[in-house]
Amino acid sequence: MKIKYSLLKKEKNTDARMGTIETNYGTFKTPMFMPVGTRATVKGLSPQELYDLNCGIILANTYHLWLRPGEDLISKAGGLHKFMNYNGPILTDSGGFQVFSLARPKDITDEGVNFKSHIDGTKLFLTPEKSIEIQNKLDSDIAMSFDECIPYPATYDYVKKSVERTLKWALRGKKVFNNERQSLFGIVQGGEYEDMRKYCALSLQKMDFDGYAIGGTSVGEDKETMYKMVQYSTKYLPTDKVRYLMGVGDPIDIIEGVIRGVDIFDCVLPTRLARHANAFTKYGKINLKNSKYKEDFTPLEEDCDCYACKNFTKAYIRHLVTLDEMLGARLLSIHNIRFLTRLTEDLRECIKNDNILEYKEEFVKNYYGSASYLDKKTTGQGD
RNA sequence: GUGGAAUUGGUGAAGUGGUUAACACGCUAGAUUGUGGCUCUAGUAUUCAAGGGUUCGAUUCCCUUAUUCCAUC
Repeated sequence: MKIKYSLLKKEKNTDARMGTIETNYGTFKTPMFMPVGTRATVKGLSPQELYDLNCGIILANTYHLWLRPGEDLISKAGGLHKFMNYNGPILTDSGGFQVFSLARPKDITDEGVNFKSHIDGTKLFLTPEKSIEIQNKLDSDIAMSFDECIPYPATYDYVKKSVERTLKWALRGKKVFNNERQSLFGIVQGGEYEDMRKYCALSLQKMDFDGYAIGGTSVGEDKETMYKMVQYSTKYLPTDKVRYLMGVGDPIDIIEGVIRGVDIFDCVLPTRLARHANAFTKYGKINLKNSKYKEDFTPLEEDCDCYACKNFTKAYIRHLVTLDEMLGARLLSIHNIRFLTRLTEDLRECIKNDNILEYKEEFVKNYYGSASYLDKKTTGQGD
């Protein structure tokens, strides 16, 4: 069956909303954070550990699995769920973002994208049809349309041309889409221009997708611009379908996204930060390599319920990360993902209680101190 | 006891009679947003064992002391 989104409640003062998504592999609540498992594994974590994090759904990547081990092998294994023995919902990204980071503008044509494999330099050609075909075989619960992620800044003319292309690609993908158990999302592009976001969102709706994503954010714009892009997109999306903000996972960005009506998020940040010895905390990001934690025998966060916080001290985790021991990255991944899923749990509670703005204010005060965050730039390089 | 060699940062070390002492590791910080998994960026010896001398100028030459290593009785 296709996924089914149910809107349960809207927050009084903002566009925030809570709901549920039913899938063939269980139902989960939204807003939700989705960890990234590019190569059919959330780096370092077992399926059981993922269930324990209460993350609801995970993301895997079409581009990477296409190259290795290949969609046919995964299909032979019985699909992505069986292959990786993960019995929760899985969303697959289309490869559009990889193209964004691997291809040059001149390699993108209306037909598809020419680019070189990041593994061995082999010339590759990816089209909307191919992306969907691969995703159909991977048999994820949600497949994404193949889109063009627009760089920032981009001229209005380029954005207009690119949005037209993304729309054509969305339609072409939808035409060849062939998997009863799978849902397909369209992706709203349009850069920072409201009329483009609107045009893209409305055009996609005419094609009638099972859900809608917001793409092209977190590509080098400042946070204020990013929030506008989100606003300009959710504003024109239907309330009875899921909204997914792609690639966003900075805690404050999740809060701002939820306030603008986003339901799900994905991001490599919690796991990448973990591999680089960083942990999210209520009082901001900390670097466990810092010498000040050498003799700190308290958990990462006193009130966190994750396996890392319940069992280990900062001093021990610092010891692990300074020696590059695998367990260090694992424990920090567990904590960081749990930090974000706890954040979404808090946000769902706020939506119930209509106090999300107060929550945000308190969060910002703790996380950033008195510093403002609106002028912070996103990094803008994709991988 | 005698003869020889050496002594450069936390470590391994390069180097030169003349402005800021190479490089590597370590260490100290920072970065990281639809993941190219151990990455990237920056900082880290006002000083060359200690003292004295030669010289316009010495970490580089000379002397003394200390320490280490090798050979020999």
